[in-house]
Amino acid sequence: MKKLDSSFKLIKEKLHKAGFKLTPQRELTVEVLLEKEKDHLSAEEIYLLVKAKNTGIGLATVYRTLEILTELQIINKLTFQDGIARYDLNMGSDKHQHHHLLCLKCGSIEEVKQDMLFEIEKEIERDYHFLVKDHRLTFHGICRNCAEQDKEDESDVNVNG
Amino acid sequence: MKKLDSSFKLIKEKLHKAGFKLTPQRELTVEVLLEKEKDHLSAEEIYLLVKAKNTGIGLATVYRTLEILTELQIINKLTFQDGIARYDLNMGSDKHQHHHLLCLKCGSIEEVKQDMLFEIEKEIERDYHFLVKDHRLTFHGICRNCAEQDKEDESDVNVNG
DNA sequence: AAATAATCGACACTAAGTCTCAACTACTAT
DNA sequence: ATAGTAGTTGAGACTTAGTGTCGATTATTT
Ligand SMILES: [Zn+2]
Ligand SMILES: [Zn+2]
Ligand SMILES: [Zn+2]
Ligand SMILES: [Zn+2]
Repeated sequence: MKKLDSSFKLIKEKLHKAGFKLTPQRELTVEVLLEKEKDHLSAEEIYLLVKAKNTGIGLATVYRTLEILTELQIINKLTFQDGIARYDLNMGSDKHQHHHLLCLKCGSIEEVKQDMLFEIEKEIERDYHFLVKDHRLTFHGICRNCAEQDKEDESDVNVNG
Repeated sequence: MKKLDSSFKLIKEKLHKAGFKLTPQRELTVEVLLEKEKDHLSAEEIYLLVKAKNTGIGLATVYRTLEILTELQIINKLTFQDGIARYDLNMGSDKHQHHHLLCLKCGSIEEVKQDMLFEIEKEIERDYHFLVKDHRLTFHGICRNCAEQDKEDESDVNVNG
């Protein structure tokens, strides 16, 4: 896995440059985050995945590591409506967080890679004198799968009723 | 206050139509929400404000009332990065939640009334087959006050150093 | 005014996240 | 390589937002 390796090295470098030690616990946490890049894991989930890898790790250590990685902008902390913090690798060189599609039926989280907020941010800075550093944009709605499921259920009702 | 009165009546009507009883606790909670329309109160804050009004109210009742009001789309539940739920009256006739400017320095929350996401939502529906029902958009950055404060501090340093 | 189904409030409980502190370890400099 | 040290770890106590329980209460209907 070429890409993961180079990301891994980059992250380790960032940690080192910021004066943090490269402990096995931190390496394993980053490893998990890289492996589950597509997911949006909670601290608890990361904790279990690291523990499953081989040795143990303390939950507090996971929280501390995630805090550091967030400070260094290696990951982004996201909070959807359930109030549980989830973490998202900040891979790309984009300075801004990508968007999310949160399905109200099944709870799935899909990513929207395009930013598309550039014009809006300019308006905000002009009209509100607010210096935008980042954003969080989540669309609430019905995902493709659930919409298709709904359609099936509907035709079932029509057939049977 | 004409506007508050008519909003109050509208909300009470909505509750009644949905089959909920109009208890004094619910009325007081709505009253507080209307009075603090500009704020983004947590359940705890609402609880204290209702209690301060006259009689007591249970915290659980506040949570239950807020849940009902959210279901009926009279209020919107918001979760910023601290993970605490905050509630926002859904006054206007806009079907979509307005946006927020969250200051990273002082924690203030400002509102952005314009929507501006119409085009983006159309793109999302087309490209991702995701049926958008609502959204949450928060810009993280530095508010006007804090930016001015920063400038002052900076010139102080220049003068003194 | 009585019947009743909804609602209330006190309090127990759950769970995400933080704090504490003694033990430990990655790095630095000899 | 070794020792010194500052940073880090993990267990568990703690905090706190939010939920669940249940007997007592009350808004509404008739
Ligand atoms: Zn879905
Ligand atoms: Zn994401
Ligand atoms: Zn500010
Ligand atoms: Zn608002």
